[in-house]
Amino acid sequence: MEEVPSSGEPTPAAPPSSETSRALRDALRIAGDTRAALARRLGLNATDAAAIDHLVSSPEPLGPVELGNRLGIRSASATTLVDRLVQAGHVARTPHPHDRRRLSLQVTESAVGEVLEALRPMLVGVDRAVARLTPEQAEAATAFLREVTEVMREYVATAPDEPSRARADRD
Amino acid sequence: MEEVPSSGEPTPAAPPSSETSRALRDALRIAGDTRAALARRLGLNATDAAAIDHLVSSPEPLGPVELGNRLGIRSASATTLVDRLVQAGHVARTPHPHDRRRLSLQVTESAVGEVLEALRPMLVGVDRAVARLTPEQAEAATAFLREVTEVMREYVATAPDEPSRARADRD
DNA sequence: TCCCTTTAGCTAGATTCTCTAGCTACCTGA
DNA sequence: TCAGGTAGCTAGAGAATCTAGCTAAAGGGA
Repeated sequence: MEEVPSSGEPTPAAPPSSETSRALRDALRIAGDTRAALARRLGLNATDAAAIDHLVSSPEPLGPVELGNRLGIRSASATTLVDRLVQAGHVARTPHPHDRRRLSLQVTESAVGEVLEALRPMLVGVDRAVARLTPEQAEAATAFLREVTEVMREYVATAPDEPSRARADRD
Repeated sequence: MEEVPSSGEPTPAAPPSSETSRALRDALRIAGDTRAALARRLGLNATDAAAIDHLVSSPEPLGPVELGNRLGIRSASATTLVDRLVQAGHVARTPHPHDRRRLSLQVTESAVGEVLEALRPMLVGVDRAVARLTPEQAEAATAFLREVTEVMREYVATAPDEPSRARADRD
């Protein structure tokens, strides 16, 4: 709607770009909420659901500490987190083949099934939206999403490890 | 990579659709992590950051209870959440004009500034990716994102209110 | 080989956040 | 006017994370 008729800007061919930005930001904001929604459907708290999410989507197995790093929690918290997941039957601890200090965390089959089942309504809708794209649109969308994903990955990676006590000297 | 050569399916013109789905899911997963990253940059816990996120992006002012609903927490927790945000100088409570039971939560200017500052590296990258799209691609991406957003909104809205005690009768 | 540093994972106790239960004040419809 | 429902708050209990510190194993250099 509100095409800002940018003067002579370096956006020579993107009148609805602010709309796209807005649509993307809305999508990303809601995406944050879907994790909590997934957690509620699984009967888990947000961290536990995020942990399983990371474990099932990681190309290589993670240990408790690395999982904790990705979740932004301490190693001690990661240990008790894994304890909870193991006790609930969602995860199993197996020794690392080459490093006897390490563990590999395996998501159990039943947990994978539950996650897929809980996610299904969303995946169905997403696939339906994808199916409506022409091949050219799909290709462009894929490239665009990968670019955005890379931006977010960088954003997450450069966030401080600890709550950054940002200007607590307020008043 | 793994194009599933679907037999005679209703996907007549979308060979890279699984790639797009995958790219989208990766983006959504990372998007969930960006909220935690934003929280760390702001020196807040995840809920508090999500709360400010909701407040700044809501078209109309919210009260503690409605905010809690959107965050998936109880009204009592929302009260203490708002207490924290007020004490930190991020939010102000103002009375609702027509309903004396209610409050309107206002994000302070300084908090808005801090959020924008903390988000900037991501917004810059996002805008850069958007600017690379042709007008046709931008339009298609916008429609696609809105569709996906609607799917997620529905997914969030239909999640159970409480941890769904899903099959706790495991073994 | 031996020593020293670093890393993975764990335990114990303190802290923080959310929850349940229940309350008051206010709005709304009969 | 009065009953039912809603917004917001308080108090105390429970759950999750944190800090601090430990052991065992890997890795590097003398």
